Amino acid sequence: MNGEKTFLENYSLSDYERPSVTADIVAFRLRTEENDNYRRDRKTSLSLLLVQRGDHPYKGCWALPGGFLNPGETIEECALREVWEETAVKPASLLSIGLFSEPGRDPRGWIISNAFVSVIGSSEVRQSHGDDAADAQWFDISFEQENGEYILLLSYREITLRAVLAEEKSQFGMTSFTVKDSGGLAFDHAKIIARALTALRTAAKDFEMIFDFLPEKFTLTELQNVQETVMNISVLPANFRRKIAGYVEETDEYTQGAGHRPAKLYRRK
Amino acid sequence: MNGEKTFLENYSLSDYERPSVTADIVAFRLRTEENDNYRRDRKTSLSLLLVQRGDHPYKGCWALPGGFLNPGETIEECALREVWEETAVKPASLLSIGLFSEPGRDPRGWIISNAFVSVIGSSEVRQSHGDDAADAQWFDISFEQENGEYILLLSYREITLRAVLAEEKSQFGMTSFTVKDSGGLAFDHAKIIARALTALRTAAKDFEMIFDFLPEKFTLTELQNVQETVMNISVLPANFRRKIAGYVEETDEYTQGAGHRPAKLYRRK
DNA sequence: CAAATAGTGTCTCTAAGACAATATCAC
DNA sequence: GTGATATTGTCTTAGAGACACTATTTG
Repeated sequence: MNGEKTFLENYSLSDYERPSVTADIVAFRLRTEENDNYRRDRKTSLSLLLVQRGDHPYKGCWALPGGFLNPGETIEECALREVWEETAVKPASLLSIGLFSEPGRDPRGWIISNAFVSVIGSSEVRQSHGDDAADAQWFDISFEQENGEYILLLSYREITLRAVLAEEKSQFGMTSFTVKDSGGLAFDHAKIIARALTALRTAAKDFEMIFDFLPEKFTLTELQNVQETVMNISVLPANFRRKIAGYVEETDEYTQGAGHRPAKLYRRK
Repeated sequence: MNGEKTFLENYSLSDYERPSVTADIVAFRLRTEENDNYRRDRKTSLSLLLVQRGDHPYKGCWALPGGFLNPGETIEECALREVWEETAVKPASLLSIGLFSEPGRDPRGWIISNAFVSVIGSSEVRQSHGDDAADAQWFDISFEQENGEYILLLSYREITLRAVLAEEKSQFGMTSFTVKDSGGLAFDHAKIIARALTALRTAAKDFEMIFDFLPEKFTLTELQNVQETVMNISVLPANFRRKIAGYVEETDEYTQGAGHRPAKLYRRK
């Protein structure tokens, strides 16, 4: 139709002011703790990737990795690209946790951000990849309710960030928080991390995303440990195995030389 | 700190190309069907608000209501404003169903859209409010799986739109679809509607959002009917009442003059 | 055998689904 | 009483949680 062609040729979006759009990444990973007794299973803790800002604003503060959306890519592609630049890993799955668009959230101007949860397999991480990752570090994370408030603790060596939040509203696994104390985190990233963690825990309850923490083949005890670490709970092995049975399939391989009974390796179904 | 002040004064985002950002609304409502027997309960059907486009592109096609994000407002405020402009209703709740950013989704240029599910109470709708609503109509909606494909049917009087989609991936209640046939719907709106409906049905399963279809006080049968209509299922009254008990509280009022036993009115807890 | 993890059997309790029965209004 | 919806009782079954027990490896 000629009318449409003419219309589009003369159409201009330039009259409207437009925001910059970014994708921010909340990348989770399991960290394996040291162990003196080789026969005993190693404990794990949940960690999260932060980068130290080299420029204003929030110079020197720790922030979530992220970057601007480019023309010709989807926001998911942008997020994948950012994860790749920071960790050299192509994550198995990305979970969008919403668009953060509060005016004034970024002192540089009108910048809105779609945040994503990303899970990085323990075995896949290579430290300090490329330029971007120079100041990137995995922080141990703890997030617990304490008489009405939520305390978010992030620690890496001697550095400890402590943010305080309050629950605003919750629908499904998506909970909104308000930040009472950012604890030194840049922008509104404390709020984003809090929502990301609740979303991850909700997902883990139904065995979503927990497989992405592990290699292709794993033992059921390893898988159970992932769920327990992520959700900060403890479940009985017999019950876990019953519930997970429908989501995994056996291989004919076993673990070896662990100093105790070998475990059958499973694969995601 | 002076360095930061200087930095921000000289900072410019103008080097980067920026997208226009919109909020699109998938507004649901229950439509009450006609009835000859006043003693029999009226059946309801799920309907969805579409507006007929007056301009290119997709001139004459039906589309979701939506509008551009303005500086100084959040995307949620933008969505609320759009719902208000179309229906003169302030919805009780908005559910974000993600950012749609596929390049080329809008022939006018780089336009990305955060879509929201909105529920409009049956009693609250006032037809043709303001200028925007001149071409707005509530379409009856049906969405069912048919040998591997999903058929989305939208009908208003003699108009019927029939879109065909395929499931791409699903995590939680958030399912992505690909559009095989848009059925005459504008832009990627068939895809947005499909995701919105699966999100609404997932929500309704846990009694989320179903209260918003009804006035403040309602009977349990009315509430059950909402869930059944939205999810296109049928449940036994005894079982529904047991499950809903924790989410509602009694009032001391009853329905009157319905031609049968009065029902106690309840309120959301 | 000791230490450690791997894996199974089963009891109890709760919640969901199916179905039957009773209650109360307008006419 | 008839026709309609409102409301409750209970049987059965599936699943979650708790707990006790057995199995297999290395040193």
